[in-house]
Amino acid sequence: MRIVFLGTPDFALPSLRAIRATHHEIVAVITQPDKPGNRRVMTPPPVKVEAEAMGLPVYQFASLRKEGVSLIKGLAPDLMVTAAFGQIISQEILDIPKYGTFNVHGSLLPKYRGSSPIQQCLLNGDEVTGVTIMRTALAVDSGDIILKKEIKIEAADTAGTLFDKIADLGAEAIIEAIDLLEKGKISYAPQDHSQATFCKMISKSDALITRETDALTALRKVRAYDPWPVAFVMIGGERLRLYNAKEATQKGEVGTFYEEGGMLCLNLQGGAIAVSDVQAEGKRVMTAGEYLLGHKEILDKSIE
RNA sequence: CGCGGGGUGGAGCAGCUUGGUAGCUCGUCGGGCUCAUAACCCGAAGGUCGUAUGGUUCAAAUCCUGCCCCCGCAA
Repeated sequence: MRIVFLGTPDFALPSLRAIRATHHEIVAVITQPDKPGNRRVMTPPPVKVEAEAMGLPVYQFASLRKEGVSLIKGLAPDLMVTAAFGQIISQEILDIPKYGTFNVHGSLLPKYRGSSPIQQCLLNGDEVTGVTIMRTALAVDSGDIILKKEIKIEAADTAGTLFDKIADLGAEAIIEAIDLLEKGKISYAPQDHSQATFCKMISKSDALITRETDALTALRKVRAYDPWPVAFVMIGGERLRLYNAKEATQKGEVGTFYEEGGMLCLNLQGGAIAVSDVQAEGKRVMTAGEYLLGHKEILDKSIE
């Protein structure tokens, strides 16, 4: 089959590679434009880098709807695959491929439609999540389901590790879906829209932990917002980012710190968290032990 | 030329505003105490203070300048 692949971030890479490894032909890779990245350096999306390394033709559109119709028609694809493409695609384009368009989504639909399913399941403390392959529909993540795969969420998982796992799982799943299509055994099951939940785009302020935050929520934030935007507290107007937290015993007023076994422990509502790595403003990530060597004064302060 | 923070013995920091022979916490090595210890005591090693063939000065980690590297914000 002639396949057009649409994706942008790292999440899409395993799927791209997996399809590449089949006998199907990727006739084009479509991704978002390069963006000014860290400190004003133009950064190409990961999918572009990978696709170019594979020698595949890459196209970038600020608005696929407006600029991409004739291109895709000209490619005469049998199937389009989207994986975290990051743009809403018009029905006109979705209908171009002979067999339509499949999407890889990082949740068990209809739960967690939207842009941050992986972070959201961690915030909710779920024990199981997964990936869904469905038809890409105009309404976000609402298309008919082809197949789902579950994965257990480990206690050590952060959004970063879970992203990798689900991206790999998504790659397996999209290959299965394409096989089913090829063998004529594919079926499409409508979603139970009454069970749908949505997750919004994450903003930096979501990752703030204050003395109003309870310990369990804080723990989940640390996991869900690693590696981005990273859970943090404010101390005297300065931000301190927290990585890798465990449950700890509350040993003092809410908002204060104590040290135990090289961990920086923070007393919160209904408990405490023990943080093993931190990052102060202008500094790199370091262990809590290292940080404390030069910042004993934090033990006399409290968060805002 | 987007804004800002930082680069000081192996690690994390102080010192820089008000130039004048490098400090703190920890680690390392040696010794001691102890039934014992990541505890305690004594001692030691280890630094061209990112870099320049830079500038100012009697004198620069401290002031000025160029360059390199790390980090955050913003996008």
